[in-house]
Amino acid sequence: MLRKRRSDLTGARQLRRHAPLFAALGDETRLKLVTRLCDRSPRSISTLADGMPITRQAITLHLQVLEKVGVVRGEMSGRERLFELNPEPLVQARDYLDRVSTQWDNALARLKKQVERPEE
Amino acid sequence: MLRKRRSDLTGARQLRRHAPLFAALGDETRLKLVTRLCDRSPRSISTLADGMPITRQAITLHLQVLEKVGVVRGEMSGRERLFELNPEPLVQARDYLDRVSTQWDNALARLKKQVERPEE
DNA sequence: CTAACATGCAATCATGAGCTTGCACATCGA
DNA sequence: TCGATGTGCAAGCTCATGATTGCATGTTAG
Repeated sequence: MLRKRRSDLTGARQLRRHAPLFAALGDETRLKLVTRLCDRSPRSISTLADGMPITRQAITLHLQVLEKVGVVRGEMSGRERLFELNPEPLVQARDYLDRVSTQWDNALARLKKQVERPEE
Repeated sequence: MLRKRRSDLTGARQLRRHAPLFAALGDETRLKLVTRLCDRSPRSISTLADGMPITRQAITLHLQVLEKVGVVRGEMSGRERLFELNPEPLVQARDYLDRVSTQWDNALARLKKQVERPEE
């Protein structure tokens, strides 16, 4: 039976891939922007900045951060720039966290087994 | 039929709860520490710092960040402080990302429905 | 007891993140 | 055409973060 390639969580490639994404999500303002775009209606920067306690330029910077990690995509439409969500990186992040939890659970299973049959 | 309480992703409480966690994970070093602790074997600070390109004190700071958001728990054992993983916050973060994706998918469904029956 | 080890605490430093203000430029609407 | 609107760019400011060094303290092993 072919063994599926082990998903190595500690691999440097994994870390370099996921850390920036988590960093991008690690800000209340940006997290709010993400959740605001969940309804699939693209919004302009000004619209997104509306109601926020900070400047439009600050929002622009936050959107750039989100765009850099692919969570958000912006496209010019006339004089305004419409941003829409791209959930794919979020799904990848979710899967990553899932694998960590799974590894945690598997470790428990191995531990139990070892306790039952210590000589193995 | 009773409607389950809507999970409001944009709620300020949600953001304040999850943003610090994502921020804590948004660092390669800290992410590495988390994955190293996945095998359920508690490790001391020096052990965790071993092989890392930075100082032990720096590792201590990173562990404090992780401990603050509950991903990691440290307990003194003799002269060394053993850290172990606590996957619960990670699971919550995973669920949060899951809800975002779900909301994205639901929005598509609603959109389709609206196209089919625009008068509703 | 004593030397090696593990950690904690404090001072310090560099860098980057997050915001702001000010201005220039393009675009839409009346 | 002209004013209002939506953006972009750049300079600058403040403060938190990440990291270091140096030293003090507690603990273990021999």
